[in-house]
Amino acid sequence: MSDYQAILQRLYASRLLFGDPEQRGIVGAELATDAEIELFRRLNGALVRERLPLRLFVLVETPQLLKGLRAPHELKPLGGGLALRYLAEFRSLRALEAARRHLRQVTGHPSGAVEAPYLALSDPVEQHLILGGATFFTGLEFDDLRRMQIDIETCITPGFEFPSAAREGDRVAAIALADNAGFERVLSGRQMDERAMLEELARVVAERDPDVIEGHNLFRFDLEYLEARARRHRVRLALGRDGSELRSHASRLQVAERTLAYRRYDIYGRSIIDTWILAQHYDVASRELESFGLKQLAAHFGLSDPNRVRIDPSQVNRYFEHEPDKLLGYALGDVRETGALAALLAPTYFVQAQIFPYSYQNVVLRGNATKIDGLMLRGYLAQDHSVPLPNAGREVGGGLTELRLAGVARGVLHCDVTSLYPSLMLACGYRPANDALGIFLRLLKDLTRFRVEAKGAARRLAGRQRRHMEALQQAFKVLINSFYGYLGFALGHFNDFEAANAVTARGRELIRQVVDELERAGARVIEVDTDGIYFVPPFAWTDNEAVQRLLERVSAPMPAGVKLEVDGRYPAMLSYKMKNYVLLEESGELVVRGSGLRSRGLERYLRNFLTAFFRLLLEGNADRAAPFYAEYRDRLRAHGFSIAELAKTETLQDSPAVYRDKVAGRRRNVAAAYEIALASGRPYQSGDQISYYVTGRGAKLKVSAFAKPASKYDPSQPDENLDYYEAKLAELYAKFRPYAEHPDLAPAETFEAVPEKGVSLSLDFDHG
DNA sequence: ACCTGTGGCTGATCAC
DNA sequence: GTGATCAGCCAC
Repeated sequence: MSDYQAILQRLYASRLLFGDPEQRGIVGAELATDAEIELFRRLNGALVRERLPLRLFVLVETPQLLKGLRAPHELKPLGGGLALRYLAEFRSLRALEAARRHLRQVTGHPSGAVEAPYLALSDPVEQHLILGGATFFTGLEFDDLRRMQIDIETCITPGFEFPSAAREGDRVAAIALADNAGFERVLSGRQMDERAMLEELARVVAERDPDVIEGHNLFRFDLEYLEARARRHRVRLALGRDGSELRSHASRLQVAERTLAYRRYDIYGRSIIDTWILAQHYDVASRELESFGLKQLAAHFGLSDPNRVRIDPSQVNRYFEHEPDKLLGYALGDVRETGALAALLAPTYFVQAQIFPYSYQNVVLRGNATKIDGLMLRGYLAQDHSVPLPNAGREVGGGLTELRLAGVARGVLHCDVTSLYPSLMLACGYRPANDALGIFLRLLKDLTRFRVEAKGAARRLAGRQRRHMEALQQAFKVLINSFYGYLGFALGHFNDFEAANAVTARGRELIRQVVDELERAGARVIEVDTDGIYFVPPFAWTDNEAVQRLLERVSAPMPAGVKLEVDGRYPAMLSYKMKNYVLLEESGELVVRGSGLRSRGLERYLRNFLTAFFRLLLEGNADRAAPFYAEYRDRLRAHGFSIAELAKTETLQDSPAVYRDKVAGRRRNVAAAYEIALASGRPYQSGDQISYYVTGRGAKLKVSAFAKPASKYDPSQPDENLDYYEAKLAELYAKFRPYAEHPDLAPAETFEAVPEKGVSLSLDFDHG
């Protein structure tokens, strides 16, 4: 047996992690009737349908809670004596819903409330998967899925700027379709009326019968638009594998600090994957994406077809009338890029779907801690063991952060404790106190071991097998890192804030020891953040043997299994503030970190100025900083920057309507991006980005009153506020000039900014 | 209906 | 003017 197959076999054998290995090939699971679940399986390439009795459940503290419930159910006591010690199983959705209503009434708590003395999961498919142990995609590879990509282009009623499916004169101009079996087709609005296009769309989907439908912004645009147009024409948009229509409901998605409101769509028997959402998730980890448009993403990931048809997307009407073929080619380019983007970003979720008791679609839409909770539940119920209720939340301390020295450093090393929190949890046995079966740490241990195996195999293998191992490795990494977060997850049934606090406290103690040891050895410690330390060694930074000796000395008191390593060496570093610094790599590449230095909210001309300034500094050309600043300022005054460089791009956290309510209720201040969104009349949603620039005169003004959309800028009549933009540049320069003038590391206070002489913030600035 | 966490920096705005 | 607060973004 090959290395590859051996690893897969071991993975699937881990029931705790991958569920029941016998239930193979599931690519869809839906409620077929009130009492039946329909499974769609891909077995040797063919699609097989099968209906099974539905298995639903609630967990309760006492049988009394279900007393008087008339709906048929089977009550089973669970062992172990934890809070939720009775399982009531239902064979129909109607019965489950009756139980849910009953429990809400009896306890006064809705299901999902932390205080509720019962557990009733909202998704019936999830319940069935938890009880039965099946997961999606067992035995399949990503490329075994039949994946179809969809993209629509729309015409706008003349006189309007933005599409709206609600307007009579708006319409679908083109629908592009492609799949991973080589199929491509573009439906043209010139050759078909809109009704015929919608009908043909449904026909093609039924014929190609994809397991997965992929699209960029499917949830927030294409599906909503198609649904509205279908309603207008009274066409049934029968995309489901049972001939059913699209279903939808309002939902929310948490991506890091952002809560995105969106309309969730479901198609019977198929998964919907929105590459816009995949990109949002990707960016949480990487923080490297400038924008979330399909074209920009494709370019970022090197997936663009150089021969793809390019058009100005605001001119769809014109192409539709005069160059329809160009529009079709453009739409085709879009679906090709969507397919490539999904092939890059989706495989890690494919692996997650093999692990968690959630559908492929839900695995993308739900948070990692929730998914781990599903894993814990499945493990406990498989052994008929009772389950605890979540503990009430309390404050948990975080990582140690400290800025010890600021300024320019030469010959810097970065050392870090590999996987600090997971390593500590494994090494010191930090785990949920109520995890009677010991599943939590076993899962963490298995994942860690499997990750090492998959990583090694990825290095040895090639092509499809390598990509598969890489996806496994990636997915395992994300999960491993979520285990600590689960301890402090308010809704996790096995959460344990004491344990979470113990992990971080031990982490702080450990890194503190390392810092002290480094300084005792004569190193100059620059910055500490959670699990890593930047420092200048007391010997030549290129002396690898000395580095090794130092590391051994410093790691001596650490628990077995916790490893300290040097993971970066830098000829130069600018230490600015905590979590804000610049590194010059040996390759000459510049790495800028921190919200103060590289925030998307920072105008691009300022970011570019900073980058160039930092390069001068770190490459030993600080004397050229002042002339560079003067040159840059002159260029600004001569309108030498495009509006894209001056504009600020912000992401709307709330919808404009919510913003308006908050401002009216004095619960927040006015902000430029929202004012523009409101003024535009376009239906902006939370998560949308707005680019604007500042007009008017004088540097001190209410930005929100003088903000204008970047798209409205007319280069022939430049109206950007040069006073404002020059003052921002001057302030920035004043902030960083001390670093150019001070050649070495020093306490942070050394670098207090002194405003540059001659920069006026007054209202009557001379326009040259 | 949905939800992994803490720590830190900055710009815009408003109350004082 | 100054400080407080909020929102947004980012490091880990």
